[in-house]
Amino acid sequence: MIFSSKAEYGVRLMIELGRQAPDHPTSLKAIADAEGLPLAYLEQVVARLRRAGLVMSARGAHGGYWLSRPAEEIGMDEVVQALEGSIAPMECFVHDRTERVLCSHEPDAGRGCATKLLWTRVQGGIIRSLQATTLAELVQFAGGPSVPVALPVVDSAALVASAPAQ
Amino acid sequence: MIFSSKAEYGVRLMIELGRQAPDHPTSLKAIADAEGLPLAYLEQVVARLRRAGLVMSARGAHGGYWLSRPAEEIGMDEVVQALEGSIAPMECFVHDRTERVLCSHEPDAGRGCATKLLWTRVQGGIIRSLQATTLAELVQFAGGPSVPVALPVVDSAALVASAPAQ
DNA sequence: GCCTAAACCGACCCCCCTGGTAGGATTTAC
DNA sequence: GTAAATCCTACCAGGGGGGTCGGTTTAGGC
Repeated sequence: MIFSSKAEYGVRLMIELGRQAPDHPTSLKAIADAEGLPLAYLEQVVARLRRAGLVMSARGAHGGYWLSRPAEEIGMDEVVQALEGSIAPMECFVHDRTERVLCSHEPDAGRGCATKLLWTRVQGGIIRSLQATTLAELVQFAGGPSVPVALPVVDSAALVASAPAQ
Repeated sequence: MIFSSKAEYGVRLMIELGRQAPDHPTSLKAIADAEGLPLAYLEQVVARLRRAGLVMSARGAHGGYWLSRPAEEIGMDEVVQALEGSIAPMECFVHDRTERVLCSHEPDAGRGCATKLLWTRVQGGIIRSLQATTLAELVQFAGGPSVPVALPVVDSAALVASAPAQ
């Protein structure tokens, strides 16, 4: 199995948020009920999305979560990366911020690390297919906005100002 | 981490076999020594490759393994699939031979399973990048065929060093 | 005909991570 | 002030990854 259930749950959570009007928060409980997922566990999942700046939250009664950007501007690579930590096909793909790649076995001077070539290609394939999919696409596929609650339509002008969201 | 170390070890093993002359078998021990991998574990790994028909073996003294096809004809998708069992991005991607996909959560009639769309794309991306790479390519990258192998000559000096074990 | 090198096989084992729970503290609308 | 919600930390059980061990067969070489 390539991705953990955190990714599955997190993506479903994002889709649910994408189906809601962007201006009023949706409680986790509503999502947990709708998707049949354990609430307490969802808390951990959504925390990652929040720390990554993909969703915003309001505490207190009638609080909840909403997308920090319109679904059209959210690439699934961001979502999965936030949920899974990093998208690395193999252990030795742990970067330390720089581009250095720590390879488990000896970096034999003479010959290159052939497996690295392979895993690099795989990683590229994964990331490209994730990038090519936006959250909006999945929301649409899932049946579009849940109810015509309010316009999911966001004026194009407002889009650019996506808050950096520490 | 997407692939287990079985994939890493198995690919390296295949590359080692690709570097050898195809007509005389290479012992696992030679590969284990060359790559610094545990022999007993490699046995399990190579068993998968054998069952998948990617390598052939000869038992007994001077036995060993060799590629059952030229490296140019071996796609890395076959190799990884043999080692990992199946290349499924998510739990619900367990086919039962037919094309039916068992999806963990309710197959809601109205709307499609949106995450399935995403994982299908990811799976496609992975498999395509694996298919696009042949074992021969990796062998070449690793420095081509190893030295015109100094025959399995009984070199007394070298042997003594590793002799007295157990 | 031994002896030894190898492939083969199956059982076992440890540790870490995933998946999930429990219980609380804090914030906010009414 | 109370209820609804986010937030946070600790904890835990199970399973699978990553091996190890011991033994059985097969085949060359002397």
